[in-house]
Amino acid sequence: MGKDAKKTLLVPPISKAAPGPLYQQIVDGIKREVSEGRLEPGTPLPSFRLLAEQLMVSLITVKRAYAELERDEIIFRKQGLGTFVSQDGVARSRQIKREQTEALLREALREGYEAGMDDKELLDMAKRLLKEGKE
Amino acid sequence: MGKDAKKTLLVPPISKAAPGPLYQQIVDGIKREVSEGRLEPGTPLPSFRLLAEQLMVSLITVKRAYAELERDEIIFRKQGLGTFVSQDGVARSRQIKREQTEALLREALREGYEAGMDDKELLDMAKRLLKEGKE
Amino acid sequence: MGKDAKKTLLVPPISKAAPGPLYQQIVDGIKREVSEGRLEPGTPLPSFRLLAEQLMVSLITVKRAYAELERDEIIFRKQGLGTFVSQDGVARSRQIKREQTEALLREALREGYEAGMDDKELLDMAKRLLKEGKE
Amino acid sequence: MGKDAKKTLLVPPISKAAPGPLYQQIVDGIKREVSEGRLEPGTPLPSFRLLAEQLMVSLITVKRAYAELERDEIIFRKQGLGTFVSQDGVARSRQIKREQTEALLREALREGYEAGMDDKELLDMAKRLLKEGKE
DNA sequence: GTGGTCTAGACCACC
DNA sequence: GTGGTCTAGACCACA
Repeated sequence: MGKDAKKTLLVPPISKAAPGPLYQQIVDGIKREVSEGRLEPGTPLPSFRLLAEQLMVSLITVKRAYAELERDEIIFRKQGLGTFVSQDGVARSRQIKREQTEALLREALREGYEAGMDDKELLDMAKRLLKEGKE
Repeated sequence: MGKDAKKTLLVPPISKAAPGPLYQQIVDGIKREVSEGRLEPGTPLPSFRLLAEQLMVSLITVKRAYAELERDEIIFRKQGLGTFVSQDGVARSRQIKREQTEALLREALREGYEAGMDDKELLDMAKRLLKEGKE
Repeated sequence: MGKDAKKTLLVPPISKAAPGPLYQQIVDGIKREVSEGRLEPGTPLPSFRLLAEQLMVSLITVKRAYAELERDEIIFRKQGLGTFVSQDGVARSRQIKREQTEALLREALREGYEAGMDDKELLDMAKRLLKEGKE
Repeated sequence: MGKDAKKTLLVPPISKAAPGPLYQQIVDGIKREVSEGRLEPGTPLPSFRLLAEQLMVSLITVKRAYAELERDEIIFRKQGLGTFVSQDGVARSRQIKREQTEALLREALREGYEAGMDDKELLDMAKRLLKEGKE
């Protein structure tokens, strides 16, 4: 088995053309995997080197992403063993996402008011987007 | 009455401590003024030099902000005459804000789903925020 | 009869919101009037002051426009008498416009080539625009 | 081989003597390269610093040109990575050129009418210029 | 190394 | 006086 054998990706792919820093895309991708239960507590994450190779990014970029996830206590590192999803990683990532949801919603509604929309229009737009997202 | 008497600001103040580029704050502030009808079509905006002095930022920063507003066709500039709110500036700024509202809402709802929230929870959160905003 | 009585405008109106320098708009407007025969050779043009008042622009702006027209020999000034359309003003203004037509056409065709259009497409576009202009 | 060896220019040269802003020449040059397929989507453009050195203009001037190209979505910039031709950059630049063609054509025909030319004369002039361009 | 923002000034065209 | 272009530099975030 050669060094370029196909491997299952434990984290979502990223795009260099996408807006925003690469490390943020990695952070968001892992948070999403954890939050939606595809990465369970205790699961080991790929090593810096492996992930950097899979995503075709610099090692330092992966390090920065893992550092941010560790800061948010979604993952933890055990010296010499590797990196793992923390016990309450699911809860924490969901909580962070919930707070983010509220912040974005607040911002969206403020913009809507400034665009001259009223409460009903805003709620209708939200309902429409919810329905669209289902299709 | 001294030379540093209070003058009416035609644009909102900005904060160097706030996150995000200074020029963006100027852009957003003027868009808001136009969108909410406090700056009507044809109204002259303060010159680069005057606004830079009032906001205590570099002339260049104001230039950049005005350039972005002109690109969005919210204002137009005439050499030797000054800068003015364009004829359909209100409509354009409202349209831009409306699109921004939809984009933010979409992003918020996606985050909410990823946090495990269902449609009802999301709409309830939106309703709560709308009520809070009124107080 | 008061000083603000209605007068027939001998030159087309201008717009401060239109792109390009004000003096250029005046120049173009008068060239068009002469070229199309509405201002005949020998006709006196309004004085600086009168035209400046009618167009609501600075006197210096009108002076500059007249200077450019005189340079092109479309009008001539007689000390103490006023400004008049020159004898061969029609021919000259038509010639200038004809040269301008060729220059613009050349530029348009070059852009079209760079956009990947071929000769037929370009001629078809020209024919379409000619027909549209008639309606 | 010295340090000032010839390098292949990825963008067309500019001229300080030419009319119009320098940054516009850079913009037009790159748009042309993209439109005609010499710069393909995904291709990295030279960095600000390199291009400024090659063209012998200020770094700021190149920045401004790139900013305008990004606004037209012909290129995109990623911090730390560089500047690239966007995925639909070819289509966008062609579309922009096509619109420019129509605008110039419209203006040319209007000038022609004002010069007293009829449809046939205008089309003949266009055909003549097309033939000349071929030689 | 890359791009992103901000600053300080020059000179010119236009009104 | 106005805006339009060009220059010269600083400091920061990202890879």
